[in-house]
Amino acid sequence: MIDKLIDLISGAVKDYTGAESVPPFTIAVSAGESHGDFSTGVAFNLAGALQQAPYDIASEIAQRLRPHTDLIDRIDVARPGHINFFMSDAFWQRGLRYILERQSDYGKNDTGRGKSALIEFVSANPTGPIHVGHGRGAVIGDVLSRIMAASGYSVTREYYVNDAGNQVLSLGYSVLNEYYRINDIDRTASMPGEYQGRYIHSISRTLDAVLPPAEINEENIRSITEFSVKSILGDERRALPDSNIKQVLQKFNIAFDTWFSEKRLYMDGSISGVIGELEKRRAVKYDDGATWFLSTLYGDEKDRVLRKQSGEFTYFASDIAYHVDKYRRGYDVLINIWGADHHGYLPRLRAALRALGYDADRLAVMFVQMVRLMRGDRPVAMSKRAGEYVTLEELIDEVGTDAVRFFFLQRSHGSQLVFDIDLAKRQSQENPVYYVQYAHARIASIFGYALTKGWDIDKVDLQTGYAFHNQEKRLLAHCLIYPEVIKDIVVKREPHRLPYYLMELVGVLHRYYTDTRVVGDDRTTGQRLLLMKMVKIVLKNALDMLGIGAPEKM
RNA sequence: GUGCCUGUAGCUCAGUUGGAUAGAGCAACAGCCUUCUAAGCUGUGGGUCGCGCGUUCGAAUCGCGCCAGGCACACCA
Repeated sequence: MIDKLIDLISGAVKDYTGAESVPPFTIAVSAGESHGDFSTGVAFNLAGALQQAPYDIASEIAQRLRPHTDLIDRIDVARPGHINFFMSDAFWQRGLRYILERQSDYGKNDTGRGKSALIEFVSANPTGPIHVGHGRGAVIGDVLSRIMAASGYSVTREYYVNDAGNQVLSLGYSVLNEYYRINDIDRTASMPGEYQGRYIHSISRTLDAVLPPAEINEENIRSITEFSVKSILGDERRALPDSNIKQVLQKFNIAFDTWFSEKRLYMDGSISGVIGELEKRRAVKYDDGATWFLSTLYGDEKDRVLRKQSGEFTYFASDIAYHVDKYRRGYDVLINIWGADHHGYLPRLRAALRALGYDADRLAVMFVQMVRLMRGDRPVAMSKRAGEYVTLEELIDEVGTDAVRFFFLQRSHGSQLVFDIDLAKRQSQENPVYYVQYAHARIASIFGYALTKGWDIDKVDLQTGYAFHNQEKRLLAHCLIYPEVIKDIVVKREPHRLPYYLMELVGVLHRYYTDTRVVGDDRTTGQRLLLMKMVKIVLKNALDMLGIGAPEKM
């Protein structure tokens, strides 16, 4: 419906400018009644190019819109150049019907039709439980995936498993040493292992599931390491009950399509392959017994090691191979969601991709800023090595999946966020998410009551000739703008806009509920029930996008 | 030192391809349930949009310079 309005405006703009294309502009629900139902600032966007006052441009556009008035009652031009639309009852009727007919499809669009997208997120090292910071990236990636899928993209959600290299080896040693300790075996492995915590203890206690006690020693460190990784990921049958990653993500309402193993890149020769390719392209040097990528030739500030003196590949080398693999799989859109602490890493990855002849601009990286955990006034020390940190699982067990997701989504990913655990726990019943969910439950409750009065929401028909009052137009306007919000989130890659949209919509709903009786007067009950149904559809669809429940009862 | 992110109400944060009186939640205060869920609604107080200069008809938004906080600057991942 709003796209009709957008088309009308675009037509009028073309009519006036004589140009083929129209600069991007937005339609917004107006700030107040005097500003009409919807507004656009398209004249401001044109002012620069046309070298005219926005107000004059707006007037010209409005003139050319006036003939198309079956959907619009009145068009106002307001200084300094806003165009305000007062919509007709016919528009509202058609809008209501439009949403009711589409139901769970309402809000979907086809801007990504025919395009595929790979979204890589979380990718936490399988050396310990995932923590709160991972949770933030997890929700942002998940919601972006949902919204892009609803926009027609064929979306693949991928988790890159760093199951190779020194850190997982260190995990294996940590487990082995713990095994020695709890069994009073007087041996020390050649490496101490840097991980501690309850989960190390738990894994060591189940080691005998893979190896007979006599073989639990350093000679089998590879098996021990592999078992430890599987336990943490959740791939082992006897996976940790208290911290396996897949289980926690499931609890957090997040699912992945693919789990990409770094180890695989070692096994199948991909890493040597890309290094060979870089050599061919003369982007490699040998120095100090190591193999270097000449990344300075491609915009990085210093050259980077691909293969260490020891003969091992660096993480960077395998990561190049991983991203080459992504490109070869042929996605139209590649999105990585990384912790902000990795931002300095991007230039070298882009350099490598460019050196290999790939279009590095096709890879978009969203940097999610840190979560600072507080307990009241006290910052919570986050020491992964010491095993002293709040896991994502602990947080969602105490605060609830819906609330944690909503809280993480309310902030733009570029801002650090302070998460006060005490506050989140204490306010678990007054969290903003309940404000939104309550609206959904309230509407469900109205329908229940209506049924007792003989109104079955599934059997109410749309009437023509019902004149919506102002608050109802506000409800309609907010519901009708929803598809634009979804499109906007995809374009800007800013999922946090959706919670804000919901807060606004729900505010209008709660006020309407307080002021207007839905079930009562025979002349109005039917239409008002349909309005409630419309809002419920939008709430449900938007909450689905957020991966948050839409309860019928609270 | 260099690069990236951030600085908006007491707190946590929206708002930045420049535009209508700068917003929300929480916290504070005062009201609203014989009527569809009060997890709600209404009202009040609360702001030098870090500071300065500049560009502009117009700046929280753009440019430059400061100040403050976070993160990153490995043959770790």
